[in-house]
Formats: sequence, structure tokens, C-alpha cells
Amino acid sequence: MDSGSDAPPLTPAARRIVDAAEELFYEHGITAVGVDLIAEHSGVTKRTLYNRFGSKENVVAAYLAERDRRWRSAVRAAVDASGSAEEAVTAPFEALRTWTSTYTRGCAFLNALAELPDPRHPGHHVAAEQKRWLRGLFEKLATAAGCPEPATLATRLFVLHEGAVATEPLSLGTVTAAADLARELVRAAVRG
Amino acid sequence: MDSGSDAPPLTPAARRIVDAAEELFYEHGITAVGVDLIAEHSGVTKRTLYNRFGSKENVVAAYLAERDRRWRSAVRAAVDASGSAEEAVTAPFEALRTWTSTYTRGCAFLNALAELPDPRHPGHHVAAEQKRWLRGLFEKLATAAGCPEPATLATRLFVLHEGAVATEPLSLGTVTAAADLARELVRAAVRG
DNA sequence: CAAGAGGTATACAGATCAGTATACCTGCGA
DNA sequence: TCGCAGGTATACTGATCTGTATACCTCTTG
Repeated sequence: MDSGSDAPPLTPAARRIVDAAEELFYEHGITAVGVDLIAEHSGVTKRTLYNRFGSKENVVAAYLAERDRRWRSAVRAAVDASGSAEEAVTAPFEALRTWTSTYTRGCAFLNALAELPDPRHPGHHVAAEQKRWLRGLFEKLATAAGCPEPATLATRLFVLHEGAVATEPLSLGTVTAAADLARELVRAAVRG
Repeated sequence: MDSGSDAPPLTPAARRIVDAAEELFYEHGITAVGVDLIAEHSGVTKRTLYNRFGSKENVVAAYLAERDRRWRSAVRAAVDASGSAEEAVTAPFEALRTWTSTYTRGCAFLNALAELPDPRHPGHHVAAEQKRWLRGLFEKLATAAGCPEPATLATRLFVLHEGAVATEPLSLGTVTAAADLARELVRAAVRG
């Protein structure tokens, strides 16, 4: 279930394929990007792509898993860098601020869920799991901060986080607004 | 800018096309559904489809505009049915609860923005406009309820609303959680 | 009754889709 | 030195994509 390092190491060509897929899928959408374009963009033969991944579905899953891996490590770094248990609860919002300064096309996982409604699609599972992990992380952090009813707070913070990342492309200042409100909620829950 | 009734009335065939498009686009995604399928599903010739709409892009825009129209009228009804100005501010969350009991594939507009990154796509504009309208509605309602700093409250409610609708397909209870928190925020802002 | 709007039926063009077939090259480790 | 894993190059299949061409039908309305 964890998006850890137990994944098989990628061959050089596979690495380039995943990198190209990340750019193209995120920027233009998954269904809109064909395997020919990915192969061309990564300087790799389509034959190699299919030798490594077997299908487009699996390339999509690899793209999402790779992004999830990078995103989780960014979130963990933000949590570790926070000065207190209370501060740690809203650390994902700090990570989000940095993250959205680079990626302005919203959340790759929400976007993927929008495009891949079929739960049997391997990419669907990766995206859904990323969301459940964040929801669970908020609960762990809330518990560690000594918050009563950590489940309630966690769901609220999760909703705020997802609302922020989903509406970020609209440039309405939602990321900052969500972070501010999140801090207020945590302060009230811990100290109140 | 308003999604009002100034739109030209649809011919019977066009009506069926938009209805079929709504079902298919929402359920399976926009890029994944072809015009042939829409024509077949609506019992209409592809020729007619192109005579009425000219392109798939325009069918997409019509689908989103129609959905926007229906959704706005549901929200307005909820606002009108609320007992007080304070209650009216969170009325969209009540409408959302009813709405998501029918539609469990998330927000058609967020999904559309995920699939249509190009702002020149006519559907992109319709979807983005729907979001701005809601954000503006929250601000109007907050102002009417006598809330100081209505802009801040409006953005917060907007983020909550979008987070709820975006994560609703995950079945994590986010719609209820967002509605509860929204009521608390409004109460605190108006009475506090 | 004539004309046009709305629609049907069918066939097609040209591009792109995911995925496969065949044949060859290169470096490395047993 | 032999074999194989990883990769290249190119051509192909059959389906599906958006959009068009041609021809005909059936109301309604002036």
C-alpha cells in the first residue's frame, strides 16, 4: 500500500518514458496524450515502451506512482521541518504552497480520477490511494498534536487541502486561504 | 456572463444530443466519449449533430452550459428556501448534499477543467465561469448576512465547497464535514 | 404549392489510436 | 566466446477519431 522504494528500479529508457509521461499527461491530460507522443518525447522506441510497461494503462500507473512518491517525500520533509507537533499538522499546506508554485495545472491525482472513472484502471487505484494516505496523515498528525477528535479535524483539513489544490488553477488565492484557515482550526482544536 | 435563458431554444434533436452528452461525458469523461457514441445514444444522425453544433467542442460547451444552468437553479432554490440571511450563506452546501446524492462522479466542471487545459476551448470558459460565479455568490450572501470581511469568508467557503465536491467520489464523508464546518464559520463570522 | 428548416441514411476521408511483427545492434557477464 | 538483456528502426493492423459529401424525406408556413 505504501508508495515506498520497493518498486523495481527502472531501466534508463523506462526512466525517460516516465519523465516524458509526467510532463505530457499532467500538462495535456491522460486520454489526450497517445503513446506515440510519449515515445517520441522521450527519445525511445514504441517497441521499448511496450517491452517495459506492456500497456498504456501501466505507463499511466507508473506516472502517478512516481509523482506520488515525489509528493509524499515533499510532504514528509515539510512535516519533519516543522518546529512543533501543532505546526506539523498544517505542514502539508506549506508543502502545497511550494508544490503549486511549480505545478499550476491542479492536482494530478484529482485530474486522473476525473479522467479514469473505472476503478479497475491501475491508475485509478494509485490516485485514490494518494488521497486516503493524506487523509490518514492528517489524522496521525492531529493525534500526535494532542487534538481531541482527530478524525473530525483530519477530514476538515483534508477537505480544505483538496479544495485548495483543485481550485488553484483558477488563481483565486485559495491555497493561501486554505492554509490560513487550517492553522486557525488546528490552533482552536489543540488549545481550545 | 450569466447562464440565463437568453440561449437559443434547442431543436428536439439538439435537446436529445445534449441529454445524451450529459450522461456520457459525465460518466466516462469528455475525451473518452466520441461523437459517434453520442449520436447513437441520442438516436440522432451524426449529420444532425454537426448541423446543430458544428463541432464536438461546441457540444461539450453546450453540455456544461446546460448542467451549469440546472445547478445554478438548484442553488438559487436552496438559497431562497433558507430561513435567514445567515442560513442562506451555507445554502449551497445543502444543495450540494442533494446534488451529490444523484451525481457520484464528482464535479462535472472540475472534471472538465482537468480534461480541457486549453483556455481557448469553449468548455473551459463555461467551467471556469461556474466556479467564479459560486465564489461571487458566497461573497454576496456573506455581505447580506452582515459579515465583516465577506471576501475572506467567501473564499474559505468556496474552498470548502470545492474540496467537498472534488473528493465526494472517494466516499470519505467530506460533503457533510464541509457543510458542518461551513456553518460554524458563518456563525462565528456573523455573531462573533 | 413552393420553399426552407429539421431530420434521416449511408458512405467516406484522413488522421490518430493502442498494440504487434520482424529484424538488427551493442555491451556485459558467465 | 556465447548468450541474453536492453534497445533501435520501421512497418504494419484494425479500430476509432473528428468531420464531410451526397441524396432523400417530411413537416410547417407564407
